[in-house]
Amino acid sequence: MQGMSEKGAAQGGLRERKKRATRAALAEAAVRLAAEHGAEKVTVEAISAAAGVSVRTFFNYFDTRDDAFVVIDADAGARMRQAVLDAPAALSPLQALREAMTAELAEAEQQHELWRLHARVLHASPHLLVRTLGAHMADETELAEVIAARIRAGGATAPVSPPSCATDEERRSALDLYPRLLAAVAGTAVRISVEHWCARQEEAAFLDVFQEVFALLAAGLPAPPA
Amino acid sequence: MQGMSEKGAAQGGLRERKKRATRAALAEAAVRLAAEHGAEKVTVEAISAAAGVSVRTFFNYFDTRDDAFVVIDADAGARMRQAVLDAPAALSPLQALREAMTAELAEAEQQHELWRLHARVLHASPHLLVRTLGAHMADETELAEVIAARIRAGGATAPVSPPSCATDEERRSALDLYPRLLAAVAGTAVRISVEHWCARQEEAAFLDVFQEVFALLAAGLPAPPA
DNA sequence: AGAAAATTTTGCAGAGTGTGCATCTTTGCA
DNA sequence: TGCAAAGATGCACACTCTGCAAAATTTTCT
Repeated sequence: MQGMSEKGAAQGGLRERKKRATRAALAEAAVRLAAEHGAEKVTVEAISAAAGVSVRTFFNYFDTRDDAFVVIDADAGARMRQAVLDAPAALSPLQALREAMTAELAEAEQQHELWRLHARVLHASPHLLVRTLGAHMADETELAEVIAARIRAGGATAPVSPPSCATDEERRSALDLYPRLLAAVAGTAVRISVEHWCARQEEAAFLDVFQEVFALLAAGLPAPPA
Repeated sequence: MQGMSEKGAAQGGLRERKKRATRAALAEAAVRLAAEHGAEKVTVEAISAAAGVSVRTFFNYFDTRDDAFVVIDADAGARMRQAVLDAPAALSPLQALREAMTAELAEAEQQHELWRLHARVLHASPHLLVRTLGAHMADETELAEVIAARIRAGGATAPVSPPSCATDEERRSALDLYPRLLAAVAGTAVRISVEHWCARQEEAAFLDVFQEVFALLAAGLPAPPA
């Protein structure tokens, strides 16, 4: 359990593969049923039946009924962390994150239809949107660690020193704070981009919205002209 | 619902007051019981009994058992929106938010003990931390609207034009995007400040962490020195 | 291949959550 | 004081979720 497995992307072992398949089947069944009948009307029994397993087994995979509606792609987080590590050293942390997230969003485009249904479900019950949010937050800590590693490895360093860091003490503290803040803010950036784009779909390409958001962040959120 | 009432802070009407009292009693009972016995072991029945109402009444106030652990102060959001509106016009949106949030955090200091218990409960079950997060997100939209109003009213305007806004179309779109982004990022800032401060309590005063976070945001999240 | 070991699936019983509905009590108001 | 509106409560019932032990399946070892 510690040497070579690491439960990464495409893993050998019939057992592992079956478990992944079952989980995916349950999640997909849940989303499809919820998109059609409304999330509240979908019982665990219906989801289990659609995925061809017993109710009890459902609860072996998800702690809660709602969890089935929340996680579409269980290892998206891992892929993104890898992308952050692989980003060119010349990029600032913020830029590296932007690139990694852009790639991941392109990946989601593959499953286009399912994500669309997912979005509809979440829109219909804000309750679930909240849970989804939370799930992303869970990845945040790990992402922060990757960012910290990248910085220690000596990614692009600030041309000017960050503000208000007098003592060594403060500098160390900030170094610990920064990755967490960046990871959290970047996650927020994705969320707002998606929300804004969903709200006014026809008006702008998603990537433009996404770039605009990161531009605003990089500029320090300056007040827009009235 | 639009003239004078606005469900603000101290409201007349015995009915309103009683409902507030009941809700507060339930929330407080829930947090205290959870702090003592662990959130998972606290039944709705126990909470209701501690608050002196029936189980059925509990569900008149909260949709879910977990909701009782989540919202300590139901109208903190409304107070903060007011504070943003009341902030000096000379402040940038980001600065105005910082001030409003500082004030609100000071307010929370009054209920010190309860918040401390709340923090312990959330720490013990990340599950609930997630829900709390979501609850804050619910306020976000309304906060964004207040920010938008403030900008329209002509708060401090950018000395230099924001990046990459060629057409009028894009400028309008950005004007809609900006408040949402700012509200979301500010919320994230508070969360990270609290988390970081909780993680290393003794090392720094909370307000210092908070100021540092906003300084980083205002500087555009520059890469720290390796 | 065949048997033992490890792991997963499943059914069942039971505690707890959450909702609709009818009824009773309290509050607001003339 | 008395009526109308709103809240609280009890009850029945569907659904969620957990612990446990038996059955089924995969992996490993010979």
